Formats: sequence, C-alpha cells, structure tokens
Amino acid sequence: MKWSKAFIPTVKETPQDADIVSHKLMVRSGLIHKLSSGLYSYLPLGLMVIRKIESIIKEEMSKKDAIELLMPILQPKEIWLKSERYEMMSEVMLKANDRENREFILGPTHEEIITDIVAHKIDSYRSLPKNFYQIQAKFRDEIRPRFGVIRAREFIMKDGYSFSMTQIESEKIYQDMYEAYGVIFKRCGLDCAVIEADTGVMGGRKSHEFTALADVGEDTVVSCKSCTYAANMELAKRQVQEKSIMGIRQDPLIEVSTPGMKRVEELTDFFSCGPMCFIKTLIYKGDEKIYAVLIRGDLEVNENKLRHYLKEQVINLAEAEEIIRITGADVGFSGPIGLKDIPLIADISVRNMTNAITGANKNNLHYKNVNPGRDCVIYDYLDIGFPVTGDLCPNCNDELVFKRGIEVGQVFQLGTKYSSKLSAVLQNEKREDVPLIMGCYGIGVSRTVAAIIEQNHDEFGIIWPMETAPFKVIVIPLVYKDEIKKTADMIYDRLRSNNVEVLMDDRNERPGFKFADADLIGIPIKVIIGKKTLQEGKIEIKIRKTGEVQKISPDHLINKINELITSL
RNA sequence: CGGGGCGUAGCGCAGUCCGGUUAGCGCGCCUGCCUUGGGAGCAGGAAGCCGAUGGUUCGAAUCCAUUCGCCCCGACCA
Repeated sequence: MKWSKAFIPTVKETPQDADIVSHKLMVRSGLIHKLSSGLYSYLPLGLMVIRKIESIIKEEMSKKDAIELLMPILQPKEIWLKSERYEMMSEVMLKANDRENREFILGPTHEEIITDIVAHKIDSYRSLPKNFYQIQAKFRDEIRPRFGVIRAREFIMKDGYSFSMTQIESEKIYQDMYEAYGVIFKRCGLDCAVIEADTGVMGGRKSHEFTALADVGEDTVVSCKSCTYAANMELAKRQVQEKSIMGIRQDPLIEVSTPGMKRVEELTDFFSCGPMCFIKTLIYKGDEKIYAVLIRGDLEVNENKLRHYLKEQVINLAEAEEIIRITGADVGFSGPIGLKDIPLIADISVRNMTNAITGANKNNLHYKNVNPGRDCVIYDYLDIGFPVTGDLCPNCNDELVFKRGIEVGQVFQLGTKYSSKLSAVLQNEKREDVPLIMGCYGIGVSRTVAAIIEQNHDEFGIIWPMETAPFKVIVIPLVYKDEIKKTADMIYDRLRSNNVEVLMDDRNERPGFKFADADLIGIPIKVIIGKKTLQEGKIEIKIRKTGEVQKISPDHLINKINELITSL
C-alpha cells in the first residue's frame, strides 16, 4: 500500500478526551475515530490490526477443533426471560422494538442463543462434545464507558461456547481453551497474568482471567512474589502476617467512654493508636440468618467470600434499626462481646489480635483490651477480607504483590445453568436425560489492541509486535524523486511480490515528518532510501523497537527482511 | 445515578469573572516561492450560528434559566 492511497489520518496533537497512552496513540495514529461515548469506528489501519488478532485467534481455535459460526446481534427478549437473566443483565442490554412492537435486545453475550441452537440441532450425545465460537460486535450499555476502546459500549469480542456430556470432557475443553488463550496472547505480544477469577453474572464453577499487565488497567491482580499463585481482588486468598504478639500479656477488659465516636478515624485519635488496634464488628444478614462479622479495623470485608463461606444466596449489611435491635446500640458501637444467639464470624486478621478495641454494644462506650477467645467465643475464623500489602500468599507464605491489568480474556466452566433452562438436554448411553455441560470462553478483541499498545510503545508512538503489525515494513524514500524514487519503487515492488506487507510513504513531505509518522504508527521495520547511502549502493534498515540501523545492498534486502520478520 | 470539569474553525486552546467595534492564537488545510537525514522557512488565503433553546439588556461567546453532548472520580463491570 502506498501512503497516498491509504487512509491514515495521523495527528500531532494529543486528543483532548483521551488520558491513557493507548487511547491517545490509537487516535493519534489514525486507528480509531470516536462517534459518541463508547462508540468507535475502526479506521483502515485499526481494522488491519483487529484482523491480525482475529486471524491469530482463528488459527489457535482451529488447532483445538473449535468451530466458527455467527449469531444475530439482535435477540428476542423471551429467550432471556427463559434463562432468567433478563432482570440481572437488564441494565447493560440496549432494548429495541420492531415495527410490530416485539421486544428485542442488543446481545451483550450469546449463551442463550448458542444453547438454543444446540438444543434444536444436536440430537445425540454421539455428536458431542462441540466447541463453537464467533467473532462479533457486542453491545453493552456500560454505566461508564472509558479508556477509549478498553471499556467501550460497542466492542469486538470473540466468544466461544462448549457443550459436553460429561464434566471430564468439559474440563478437557476448558483446559484446551486455557492453553490456546496463552498462545494467542503470547502471539499478540502480550505479557499476561492468568488468574483465578470470579464467575460473576455468568455463573458457573470455575474461571480464569487473562489479564494484560498495565498501569492503567481496571483490574487488580494479586499475585505471589515467588510462586505462581495469582488471582483477582474478588477471589484472592491470603494469609495474614503474624506479628510477634507472643508474650504480650492479655490485660483486663476495660470499658471506656467514647461519646459520639462511631468511626474508626475518630477512635484512632482518641485512643492514639492505629486502625490495626480495632476490631470492626459488622452485622450481616443472609437469607434468614444474622451474623456478626469481625475484621481488623484497617481492612475491608469481601462480601463475596463471606457469602460463599456462609453458603448464603445473598448477604447484606443490616439496616440501622436492625442493628439497634440486635446489638442494643447504635451503628458504630457494635462489638463481639455480649451478642447472644448470633454466630461471630471472624476474619483471620482477628485471630492474633491482643488487647484490641471494640464497640461495647452500648451507646458511647467501647471496650479496651478485648481478647477474642477470652472475652467472646468466635464461631469460626475465615479468610473473608480483601488482601492488602503485607498479606502473604496462601500457598507459599511469601509476600503478595498487587498489579493493575486489563482483562483481555476469560474462560468459565458454566455447568448446566443454561442448558437446563433452555432444554439442551440429551440422553446418555444409559438412557438418562442429561443437561449438557457448558463452558464459555471470551476474548476482548478490540481491547486487546489497546492492551498491546499499553505494553508496546515509547514516547514516539506505538511499537507493534511483529504478528499484530498492520504492515511489517515501511519504505521511506527521503525525497520521492529521481533516483531515490526509482529505487524506492523497485524495492516496494520487490517486497510486495515477495508477500511482505509493506507500506510506502510516497508523500511529498520532509524526512523528519515521515520518520515521525512511521514511528507513531509503529511499523516494526523501516527501509530508508536516501541520496548519500544510495551513492554507496546501499539502503538502510532501521528497527523501530531498538533504533538499530544497518546498511545493506538492495539485492540482499528480501532475505534480510524475511530474516527480521521471523526473528523480531 | 452521585460528585467534579469541559463544549469557541478539522485538531489543541485563549477570550467568559468584570457584557461594548470586525472573536483571537498554535497546529492542520489551500496558493506560491524555497527547502529535503528526525514533525523546516517566507508570503498570501479559506475556514466559526462561540453546543442548543429561551430569557435579561440599547447591546450577549460573556449574565440568568433550561437542555443536549463529552471527559474525569465513584458506585458497577464478559
């Protein structure tokens, strides 16, 4: 492609509405153009990159015998009522009515649709397992679109769904997809953490997230300094560092007057000690039961973990009046001592606390020198807090570290949630009706572009990893005239006839201008043709990433380029 | 949805408090000259319903009200 024929609207100034690197660079290098909040057009260069990623995905999917299909974006409301997800997903679904006033939604995902296909078209267990996928625009009416293409409302996603008769088969596919994802993101040039993840609205039993590490990411990855343990914030297990509290004497319990002091900050001043000296007591309600949850004053309860451990469907903080009824005191003065008939659930951070401060379940009073075990009976110690710096790995006891990342892929074991609701049920060889066991596997294609840029750029622009580069080579004639033009044309033709994806900057611009654009759009290899080097019978090759320059004879160019393409 | 910010030429911005000729600047664009190894220089030029609507006023980009859009923080999140 010659630049003059292409459409690559680069801009020097950084766009006003972008504040992360990938977004700025995608706009500046002419990859995308915003139509409206969360809606982006992919301009030719951007689409080329998308296609590169898609073809990597397709290759790796097909190696694992996954098969591609395409489902409608518009979906009838009824099917979502059937799967009982309409309410849950209602907020992110854009609704639309047709001329007959039938109700439709713009599909945020396709579990329902694929399950419907399978329910109708697969009639024997002998045809299973099957693993389908599609690559398509999805629409989610995000509460707050942001970070350019990273959290857009319309975005391109590869979504895959597997159907199996047995758990073992299903796990095999899960494993296959897990492996394929690793390869895909590696080929995309991404440094990904694979982490244990929450299944969220998808439901199901097991899930891993592929998260591209980047400072701007929306996800926090919790990982171990030395072993392979990694999880997202929601799921991360942890051990609490045991301070050397051995030998600290348990002092006698004292009641202290604390008029009007409800918040930990107010109390830290009063008692002149840090929040770590306090035990927060939170009253939670499950479906029916009530729990008192204890956690160290500086930590937050992870309600997901709590709900999970307590085997409750929902778990909520009690209302103010209920707290008064249960504890006998206002919010802010709850404590573990004297709570009758309510199980005390303590976070592991409480286990080794000595002489702590807690509410007294009487207004304007706190207890000092509270020692769990001595002063109250803890029903159970559980890991129900969010990890913080200083917490230790659940596996190996080394330190946990925290990194930000962009979630680019996630794999789920779904179980039979959708198959049973949408009657994807088959008889097995024992003539028993079995709902199919499903898995689902997503890749955010468009946000992968942003993630690649986050990880591969410098002050001058994008540095495309070879496999995702829209062009491998850019030919830059310093002046597109005379001998230089002739040589440039010749080299351009030669590269093209050797199937090298090449862009030639044939514009009548000054060299510096062309160099800056080439750097901005991130083409991995520059071939520079200038008067001086040409007089030596040479042309120049410059590597975008390293800046390394070599001069070679035009005759050796093709070999050299091919060598660079495979080695970079 | 709560909090904050911003809408002025294609892009980035000044002007708005404190109303007053013809609304500016940089980049980009067009013409010409010149230049060609890291976003050149000179000369000339085109381009704006000052987001929209309504009000106040002799007079509104500027003040008031309403409204729409966009961005950031939070809640939320394959």
